[in-house]
Amino acid sequence: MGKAIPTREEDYSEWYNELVRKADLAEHSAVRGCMVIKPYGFSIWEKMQAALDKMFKDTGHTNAYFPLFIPKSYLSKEADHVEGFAKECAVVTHYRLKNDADGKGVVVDPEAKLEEELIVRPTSETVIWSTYRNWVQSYRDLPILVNQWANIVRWEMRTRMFLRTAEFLWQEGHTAHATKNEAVAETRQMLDVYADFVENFMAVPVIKGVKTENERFAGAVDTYCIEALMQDGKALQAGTSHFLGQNFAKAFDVKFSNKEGKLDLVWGTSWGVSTRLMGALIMTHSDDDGLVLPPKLAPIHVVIVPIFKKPEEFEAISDKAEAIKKSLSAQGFSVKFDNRDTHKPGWKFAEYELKGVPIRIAIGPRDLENGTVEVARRDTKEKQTVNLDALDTLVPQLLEEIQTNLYERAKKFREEKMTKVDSYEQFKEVLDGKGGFVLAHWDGTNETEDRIKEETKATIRCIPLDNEQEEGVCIYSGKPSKQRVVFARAY
RNA sequence: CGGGGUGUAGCGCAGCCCGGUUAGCGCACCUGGUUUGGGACCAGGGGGUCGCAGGUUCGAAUCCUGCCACCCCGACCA
Repeated sequence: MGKAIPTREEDYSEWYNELVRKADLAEHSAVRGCMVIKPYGFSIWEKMQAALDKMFKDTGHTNAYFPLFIPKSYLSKEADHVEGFAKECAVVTHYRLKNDADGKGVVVDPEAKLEEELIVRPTSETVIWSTYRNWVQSYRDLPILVNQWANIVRWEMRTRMFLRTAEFLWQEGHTAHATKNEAVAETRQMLDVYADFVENFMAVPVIKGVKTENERFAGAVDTYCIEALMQDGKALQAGTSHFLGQNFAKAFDVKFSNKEGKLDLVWGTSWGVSTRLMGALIMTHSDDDGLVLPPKLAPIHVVIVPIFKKPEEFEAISDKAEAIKKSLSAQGFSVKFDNRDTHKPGWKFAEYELKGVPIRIAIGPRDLENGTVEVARRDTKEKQTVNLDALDTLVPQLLEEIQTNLYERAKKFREEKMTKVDSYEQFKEVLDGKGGFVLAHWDGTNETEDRIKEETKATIRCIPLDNEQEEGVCIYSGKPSKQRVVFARAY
């Protein structure tokens, strides 16, 4: 965008909004708290969906679809769950409109009040477990390994494109198992799938960990998560995987006969990632010139921009460009030849940089003469002039390099923003200064966590899996602690 | 729901304090021409219920009252 990434928090927000709009990803809708995902933005989401969906299927899951509406009574069956979501539910109370008697347009027909209100799903555990009750009788019916791609509604007070909108798109997996071990293994497996996707496709490094009781999903026994660090120093929860224990089985009476012929409650998991990942992608890799997309998720891998004066030149360039496009497409790459004569080359360069296209190939009269092209990579902005026939090997190699470089760059940034602190003073100083993840000892109590949150706005993002054990004292209470946990201010 | 801010052409804004021709600028758009290796230039042109409603006034984008919408910061959350 030609505008430096701001360091002040408010400015970063505005910069982010502008980028989302200018890169043609999404825009605010006139509908309260909602967002319109534009075709270019959606095509990135589709790439994410495709990759994730394949990973789910490779781990034995299948897709299904459950209702958008949840009868109010379902939601209240699991006590913690309803408490966690009650404050942000959209509720359907009527099913009909009518013309106003005073001619003031259309009004809700009071006659058409629903017997039982319907909740627009904020998540689907309740509808799904009420369905699973009918699906499970015997251990032979287990496990159920189902995923659904859906939209959900959470009536958040304050919204932010991709990170928190009233309606958003996501994927939610809901599985049912005969044993605790199997369910825990599933929970951990899906966390690994998420980490794998986010790191290898999105090129965003994450910390895998488990949430504290305070931050746990409403109704879960354990919530595992992946936490990423954004370039403004704030943390973003990129995905969660919950071990539900037998909580939902109990609430919805989902029992099965085990091999010994005894009735037992089913063990459950649920896991999800959302269009929030788009926000993570944007806030991890973007630079002063706009979006930077990792090749594995870029809707367009290579854009070819012709530079010409005369029609004959355009003809000759077109031939070359089409040949390149054909050859690279055959390798499975998505190539766009922007042959519009309504925009000048410089304009196109800026445009595709803004949209994050990983590789740009420019062909002009000079190249026609020399049999060369100019290849520019988006991540480093480096340009090189190469022979035409080198492209078939150079492009795949470059795309791989960009993918790796983006990950390494983000990881280096994150490492620099991980700080071990041993006093509360230092803790606050780091939060207000360089930001990022702060590793500190914590006494393990909710009270301490709450107080720290209240005083500093920092929360415990997670307790990392395979965390190093280390004797120490809580930075807040001074009580003994056996390990450091990850604190940060978060989105 | 609290605090701050903004609503004027598709986008970004000036004008408002101190009321007064026909409401202006940049980008974008249309026409013609010259251009094309990093967001071209010249000339001409089109596009406005000044967020909405009411009030004050001979006269309101400008002053007053009420309402609405959006943005940013908090509380809530993925």
